[in-house]
Formats: sequence, structure tokens, C-alpha cells
Amino acid sequence: MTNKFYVTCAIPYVNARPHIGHALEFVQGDAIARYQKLRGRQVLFLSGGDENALKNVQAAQDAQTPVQQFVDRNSGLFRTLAENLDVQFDVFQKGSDREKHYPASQKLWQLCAGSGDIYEKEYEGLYCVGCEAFYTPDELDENGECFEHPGKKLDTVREKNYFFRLSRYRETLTDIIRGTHSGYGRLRIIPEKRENEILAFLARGLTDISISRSNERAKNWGVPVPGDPTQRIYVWFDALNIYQSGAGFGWNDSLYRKWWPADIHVIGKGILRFHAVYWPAFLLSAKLPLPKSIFVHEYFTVNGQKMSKTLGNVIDPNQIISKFGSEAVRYYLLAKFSPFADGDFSEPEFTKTYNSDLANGLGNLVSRVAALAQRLKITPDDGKRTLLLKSFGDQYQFNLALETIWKVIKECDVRINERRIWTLSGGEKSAALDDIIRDIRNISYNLTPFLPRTAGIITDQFKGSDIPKRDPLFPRIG
RNA sequence: GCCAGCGUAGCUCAGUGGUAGAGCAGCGUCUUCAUAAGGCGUGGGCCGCAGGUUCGAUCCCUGCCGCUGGCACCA
Repeated sequence: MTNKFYVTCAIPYVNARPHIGHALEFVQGDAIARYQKLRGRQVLFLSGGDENALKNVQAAQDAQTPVQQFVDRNSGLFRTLAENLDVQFDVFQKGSDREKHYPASQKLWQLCAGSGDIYEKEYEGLYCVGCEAFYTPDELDENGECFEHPGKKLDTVREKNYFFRLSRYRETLTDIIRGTHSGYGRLRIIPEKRENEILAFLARGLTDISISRSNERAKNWGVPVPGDPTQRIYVWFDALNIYQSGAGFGWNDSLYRKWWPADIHVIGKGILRFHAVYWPAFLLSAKLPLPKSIFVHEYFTVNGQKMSKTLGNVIDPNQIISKFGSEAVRYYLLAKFSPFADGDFSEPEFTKTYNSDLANGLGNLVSRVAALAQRLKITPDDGKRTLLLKSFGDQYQFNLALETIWKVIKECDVRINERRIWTLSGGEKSAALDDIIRDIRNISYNLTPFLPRTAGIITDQFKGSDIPKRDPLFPRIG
């Protein structure tokens, strides 16, 4: 078995600021990356910025900022969020990077073209000049006009585009996702309900998709189509390829061969089709290896309502982090939600969780044991560890993994009470504490993927024979 | 409209063809080593509604109501 593990987070659109949903995905990806490191694998963890979309150009115009400057600034916001959460990307690949990403996308295009899967076709659609976008009839109101610009007739526009022969890959993709293909390994979609959704989608048949835009429509922004300076590569064909371009594709073959294919793509449910159908189809066409799995998380509501700009309830994760600390945010996001169901983010619930689990649970246990251990000789850390999370790597159910760890915390509290350790003295007391401290060392070890900073502090505090008393890890709030 | 899933204690959720479970919140109590923390105990549920199958259904089937997701070029 290979010992490398390549994990990606989705490449966020950088036309707006990051919200709490981005924080969730970053933290999930980071926990997976750190877990695989804990298991001894060499890990590459990537995200990036989807910077070539037309929406970025429009948002930049609204902000009266040059496009490159705009996407650089907004990409920076996502990187800052990652840093604030202790999410350590090894690579943050920008889509506007002309040195690595542009040639990588053009290479993918040429490989697909070489397989005969790219062809020219007249595209005809209803174009709204106000939005500078095409619409399908069902996206319009009863007057056949777009919702943003009522009263404005849409134009029927014809344009030459390049199309990708997606239809050709329906059966192959179905077999690969089912795990019944003879030549390719299974592309696993987690959880199963999302796999079923994709299989149902494939069963209905596929039509070819447009993968380029005219310079005019693309506002001269994006990766030029190889051999046709009048067209730009459509953002989806281009953005997915960041997973490869960030790992050497098109500019460093040995690096690419070391890491590709991705072991897991962490994504939100809204972009599943692009990852489970389009992306593997592009790779099949290019005769490149396919990713091994796709982890699909769901979305947050805020106090019971959908997050939206118009409602003004978009949660800025940086504010929550500065109020509660990054470790508390990581804990809340990972422990208190099923990754496979929508969850409601509310600050009162956050505070409750913080106090009961982190302050009263983990933090208090660490404090009380450190106090009990004062002026005693404790058996130093022997480095022996038990991985409590053996089943975690299958489905990545962060909430269940943390529940398992918190059971051990509870058991420690119970043992301290039952044995009334504070009434013991001398060797009896040291022996009883040795037992508890072994568990605490084990807790911190198992906590590493989820709360890396806290795990580090506890490991350091409990490594020697003299255990220092320190300030509370999580001071109570309220 | 069609397809899939969900609807269980105040809150978040687990669960099984045979007297309903956990965590948090509440209440009582024990304890004092600890961040007024910890342990133990306890109250509280027509298991969405209406039928059906069954000796027996929260769990299986049907219908209805409510919510969520999918139904192609929408990050």
C-alpha cells in the first residue's frame, strides 16, 4: 500500500468573503489531513482560489477594482481564515497563476482534445445583457425575463463554443462509481445517499457540455483555449484542474506522479456533480488516474434560517474565532454536527457546548489532574498510545470520533471520584494518578487531528515526571 | 409534478417486530483535587397524523400532512 495521502478542500469562489461554511470545510479537510499524518502517512493538503469565473470579473467591477487585484485580495481572505483556524494547507493554488496553473489547464485541454472529446458547436441561448449571463427558460419569470432585470427582453445569442463529449463516459462512470469497472478502481462517494444521487443522475443520461466562452463573454479573463485565441476555457473545466496543477501537473512531473491521484476531495453538496461526473470524465478522457473518493458535507443554517446576504445573517467565522478561539470553533464544527446533515449554527448553542464540553469536560479534567499531581513523581511518558479512532478513516464521522474521546474524559472523572484520589498520599496516590495520566496522554494523542493546538499543550504539560499546573485551557464563559 | 430521505424527551440526535435511549439543559443529592468544576440519582415522550399486516408496531405496508435534497451546464 502506498504511504502517501492527498486531500483537497474545494476551491472556493473568491467573489465574496468566506463564511462559516467555508470554515467547516477547511476544518474537516484539516482534520482528515492530520489524521492521516497521525497514521504515519505522508500528506499533501491543498486548497486554492477559483479566480477565473466571470462572477469575479463582475464583482471586481462592482468594487471598482482591477480584477487581478480583486481576486488576490479575496483569495487572501480565505488564506487568512485558514491560518486563523490552524488549517495548514501545504498548497494554496491560485487559478490566476499563469506560471503553473495556466499551462496545466491547457495541457488537460490538449489531452482531452487528443482523445477526440472536444469539438466545436454553435451554442444558442437566451442572454441577459444586464446580468451578462445565459439563462434556460425555467430560470426565468412568467414573462420570460430574468429576475434581476424585469422588463428587459432577453436576446437570443449564437456563439461558437467548444464542447466536451461528456455523453461518451456515462457507462464507464457508472461502473467506476459502483466499483464494477474492470480497469479502474472504485470512485467512492461518501456518504452513500450522495452516491445514489449521482447514479440516478447518470441513469438519466448525459449530454455534452460547453467548456469554453468567447473572449467577449469572458471579459478577456481566464485561461486562453490552446490554439484559439478568441476563446477562454470555461471555469469548471479549469477550476477542477487546480487539484492537479497545485500538485505539479504540467510543470513538475515527478511531483505530480508522487501525489496524484487525490485520495479524497472534500466538497459541499452543491458541487457534487462537477466532482463526481464532470471531473472524472475529463480525467478519463485525458487518460489520467481518477481521484479515489469524494467526501460530501452539507450546509449550515443560522438560527434556523438559510444563510444569505439579503437576510444579513451570514456568519463571519473570524468574529467567532476571535471571540471563542480557534480550538473551540474547530471543536464545535466537528463535534456537534453530523457531517452528512444540515446543521444549525447558533451562538447560544456554541456557548453551551464550550462550557460543558471544553471548560467543564476536557479543560477541568486537565486542571484537576495537574493539581493532584503537584509535588508528586509521575511516571514519565513512555510514548505508548492507543488509537481510539480505528473506524474513523472509513466515513470520517468527526462527531462520533470526538464522542469516543469524550467518553474517556468522563471515565477519568469517574475514576478520580470513585478512588477519591485527593485523599490518597505517597505511592498510592502516584500510582492512581499514573493510571489517569496515561489516559490523558492518550486523549491528547487522539485529539491531535481535531484540536491540534490543545493536544500539543496537553502533551507538553504531561510529558515529564513533574507535571506543572497551568492556566485553564478553556476558561468558562458567561 | 416525479424520485430519494427525514419527522422520537425543552434542545441536538441514536435506536429496535415484544414494557422507549444518549448528550446538553432542569431538579435532587454526594464530594471538594479542579475552571461554583466532578460523581450519582431523577422528572419529562399518544416515537408527525390516519388506516392496514401481525398474537403484538415507534420499527413492516398504504394514504395524508410537514421539512430537506435531487431532477444538467447553477460553486
